[in-house]
Amino acid sequence: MTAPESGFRDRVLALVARIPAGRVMTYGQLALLAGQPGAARQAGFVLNSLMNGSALPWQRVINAQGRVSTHKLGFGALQEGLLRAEGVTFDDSGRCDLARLQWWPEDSPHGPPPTLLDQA
DNA sequence: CAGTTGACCGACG
DNA sequence: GCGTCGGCCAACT
Repeated sequence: MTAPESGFRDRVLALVARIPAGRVMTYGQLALLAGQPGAARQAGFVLNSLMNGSALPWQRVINAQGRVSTHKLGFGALQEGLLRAEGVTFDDSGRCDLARLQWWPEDSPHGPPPTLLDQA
């Protein structure tokens, strides 16, 4: 098969591009689906390499705490603003409800967690 | 080739 | 709930 895994980076970007509006994914999740469980830092590194010059919805990628990890970078407020525009609500502490907003691809090899909407 | 760094994560106090 | 420590893996110097 035509060099499928020649880029952990490309794979992460592909996943980010598939995130629907109003939904978010965590770095660890991206790394997990990209085939590198534990490489959450690398997932973040990939997004940093984009430097917001890409058309990808990088704003929909947040950390496992449900909080944007870009505050230290200086454009955290921007990311929250973009997400709010998509319907994402942030807590007073700057946290959003991951249990409700975290999105999983349909063909995830790990299978989407049973979580969420079941109780609704 | 070895050390350092990083848009992280989970555990511990 | 918050701060700190260690672990994780790949890229950068």
